[in-house]
Amino acid sequence: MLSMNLIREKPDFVKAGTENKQETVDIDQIINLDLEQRKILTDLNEKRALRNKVSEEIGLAKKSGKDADKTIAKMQKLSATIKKLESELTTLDARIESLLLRIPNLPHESVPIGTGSDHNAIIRKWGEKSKPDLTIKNHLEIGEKLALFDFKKGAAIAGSGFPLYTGKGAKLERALINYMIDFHVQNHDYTEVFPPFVARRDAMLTTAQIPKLEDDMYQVEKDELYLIPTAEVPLTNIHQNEIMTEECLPLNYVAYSACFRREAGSYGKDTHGFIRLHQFNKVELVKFVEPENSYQELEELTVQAEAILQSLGIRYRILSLCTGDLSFASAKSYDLEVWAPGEQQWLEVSTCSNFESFQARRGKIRYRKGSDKKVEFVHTLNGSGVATPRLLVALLETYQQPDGSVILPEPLQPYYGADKIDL
RNA sequence: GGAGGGGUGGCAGAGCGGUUGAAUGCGGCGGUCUUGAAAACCGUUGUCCGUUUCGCGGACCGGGGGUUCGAAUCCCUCCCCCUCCGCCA
Repeated sequence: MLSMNLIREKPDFVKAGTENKQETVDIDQIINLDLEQRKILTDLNEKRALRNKVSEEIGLAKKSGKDADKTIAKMQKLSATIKKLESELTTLDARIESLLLRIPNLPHESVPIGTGSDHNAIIRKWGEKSKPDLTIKNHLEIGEKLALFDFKKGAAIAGSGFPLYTGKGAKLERALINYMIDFHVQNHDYTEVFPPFVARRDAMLTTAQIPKLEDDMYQVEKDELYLIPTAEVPLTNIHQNEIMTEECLPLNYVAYSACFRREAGSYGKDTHGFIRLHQFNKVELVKFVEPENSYQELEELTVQAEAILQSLGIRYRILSLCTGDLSFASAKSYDLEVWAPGEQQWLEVSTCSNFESFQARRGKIRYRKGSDKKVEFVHTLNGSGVATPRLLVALLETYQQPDGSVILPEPLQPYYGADKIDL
């Protein structure tokens, strides 16, 4: 959410930013509603001030045994007017709020301007390009031979997009999750948490899954809960409605969660195997930081997510997302894409984002700053560290051997309990 | 699922229709005292909003609604926490 002040003072700046994000928002409508809202509020405040004053007088009069019936009759009229104004104000506030929730965060000045993924900027690459090899297999062929997963059975249980990991595949998945959590806790000063996998509407509003992405989520209607599409939701909401002290920042959390996404409208688009799923596993990093540090923290967060890939020897590249490809809530994001030699394509395994105060404002996540202890919104950031399915694709395809086995990178071996996945 | 008890400022904890935005204690900040510190004492200390911005006013005591001239206080509803019973990995 943007501050109403910013919209009031720099409407053209806000318009330009939302347009660059390929969102259409009626800023003028909000400004008009805001003007109307303040007019009513001023009027209402004056009437309430009068009521407060007279009510006090009535109290005093009654105490001293005087008759106040006439004054009370007058106040009944005023009270009715106040009630009417209050209800108008409530309606207006709700309309403004609902419009504000639909304004995207504005892109940071360093974000490349563009309309879609073609305009993303490649920031850096890591790892060696492998030699062209006609015998190279994709992850489905490798996995089938090693019996790592069974998509047919998964589909029979829950539908397509819900994978069943079997035997060594299940163990490898577990190994990856444990390895990544330990990695971030040991090397990057994160606090581990294990969050709920469902969340309330309010929590989804904080992180901005609602209203824009509501249809992308699974909903448990009976209990008014949503299945989380990412651990970002519970992690960010750990501090909702809080005023923290300056000393406790920055706060870093790491968590594993299953992630659930309906992926409505994306059928048929890169959906085979592990490329796009309705349920997948992810290790997520979330930071709460002071505003002046947030862009430096974004760089660090990205480096921390990269470190996982380097430690596993997976080739990757980093993109700075252009304005049009940035998510609704993000001011700046880096995508980490791993190279899958079997698929012959780059696969996104992480997006590291700075949301500035956008989520903090929605979730009222604040802190007391400086010597005057002024209350300010924190900046929130998050990034995957990383999602397992596409990492698994890259891992299997990168480390496949001619005999069909897969050698595991060294750091993963103790977690898996062997140095290779054998037939 | 059934029966009770609660949700008040950074924390603890009073208030249960009329100078109560809220006693008191702890914590925080400023000061006195001290070589310095502690102790003691004095002062100060919530958030948000409007405005004619060294000022004035309004809202907020879990969320929402209602009663009333007036609500932290009464009523309704939702959420959360605790205790007991039941069920359960």
